Amino acid sequence: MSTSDRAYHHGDLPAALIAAARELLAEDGTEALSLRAVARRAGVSAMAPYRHFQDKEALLAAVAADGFREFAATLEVADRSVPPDRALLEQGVAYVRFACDQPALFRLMFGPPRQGAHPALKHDEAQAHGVLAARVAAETPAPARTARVLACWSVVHGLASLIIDGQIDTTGTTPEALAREVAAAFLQSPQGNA
Amino acid sequence: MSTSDRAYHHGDLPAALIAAARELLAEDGTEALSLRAVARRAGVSAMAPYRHFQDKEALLAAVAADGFREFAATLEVADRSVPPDRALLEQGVAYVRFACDQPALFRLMFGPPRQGAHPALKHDEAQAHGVLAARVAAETPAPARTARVLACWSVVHGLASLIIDGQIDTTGTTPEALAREVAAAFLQSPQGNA
DNA sequence: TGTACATCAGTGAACGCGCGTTCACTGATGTAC
DNA sequence: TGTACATCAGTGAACGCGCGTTCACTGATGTAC
Repeated sequence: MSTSDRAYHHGDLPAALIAAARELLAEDGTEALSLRAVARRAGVSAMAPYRHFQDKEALLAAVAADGFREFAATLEVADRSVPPDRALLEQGVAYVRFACDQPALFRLMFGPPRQGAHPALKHDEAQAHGVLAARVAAETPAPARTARVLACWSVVHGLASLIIDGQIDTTGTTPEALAREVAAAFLQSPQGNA
Repeated sequence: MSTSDRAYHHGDLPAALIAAARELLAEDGTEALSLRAVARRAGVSAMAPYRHFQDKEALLAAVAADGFREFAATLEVADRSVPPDRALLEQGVAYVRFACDQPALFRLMFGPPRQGAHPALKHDEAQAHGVLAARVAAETPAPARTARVLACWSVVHGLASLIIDGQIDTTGTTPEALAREVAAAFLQSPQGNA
């Protein structure tokens, strides 16, 4: 049994709790995400999480931060997977796909502001946002930049939200196809073609 | 005491409950919206709502439906308040303003799909959506219509969501100003100018 | 017009539940000598 | 290398809470004769 196998009592309970929380989110949605349920899923007593997180809010913030890190990586991979002139479209598609693949996690990440205002979470949020913003900025002249970053972000975020909240009938199509359609319609603007 | 004053025991408890629920939403957010709290606020026993709603879910659906009716009316007023060529922009601004004025109600309306799938709610949702869709359709040629409706809806919905969820720094500006900026950037597309 | 009865809106006590969190603890791991 | 001790991760029982919902009821309103 090497040290990397199971180092201390549990090994890495914080990471195990975050993983357990994400499993619960994927299986049962945001409502099912109680501290006790997370502990149960991690195979640990209800009190164990308090060794590593101040309270429930802190654990949720850590889960959201974890989500944002994965989200940023996903956007970056999408950005680099195509030539620069198609990178923005591809990021948009990846944005929507991420939300549709993990709707409960996406809701937790972007849901009503957490009162804790965890600084680490803020940082990871900004990182993810930055990936999208950097690509938009690279192809938009300075004066229109801010508005265009916001517009691009809004359109993909809105589409993702509408789909996962059941506002759009997706029978006969896929989130990805919808995202390509909408993004294509959207990107036919003067700045987009620059 | 005329009949319109207080007709029966309460008069119109269903309406009073919906009003109470909306007060709670406005004051304390979605989390505070329990059946008991609504009954309390309406000055009635915890059991009284069950005379008029099958369960909590049904009450929430009625609140959401009420919200959608008001939302549709708001969009319609905005649409008619300006010449047709500016109506879409104005609807977009109204959309974002509605969300920012009543974030918790907006979240309830557009939140994760309710399992009840109340038919009345579906109808009111469709009505509101229809107001926006009709305006977009009126100024978009048929082939691009569907994608453009979706794109317009997504951009305002996304902006509204990002603002109320604290993702956008609004210091030194207002939701309305942001909406005008973003909508203006967005509407500079070939179809938008048609 | 007055009385007996049916209807039905709202009551009040009680249930079982899962929650977040407290407390004092146990027992495994690491460290000093 | 072996022992005594400090550290600290995780335990387990218990708390108080508000929740959604049940049940049997009360009492006000409307209706038939």
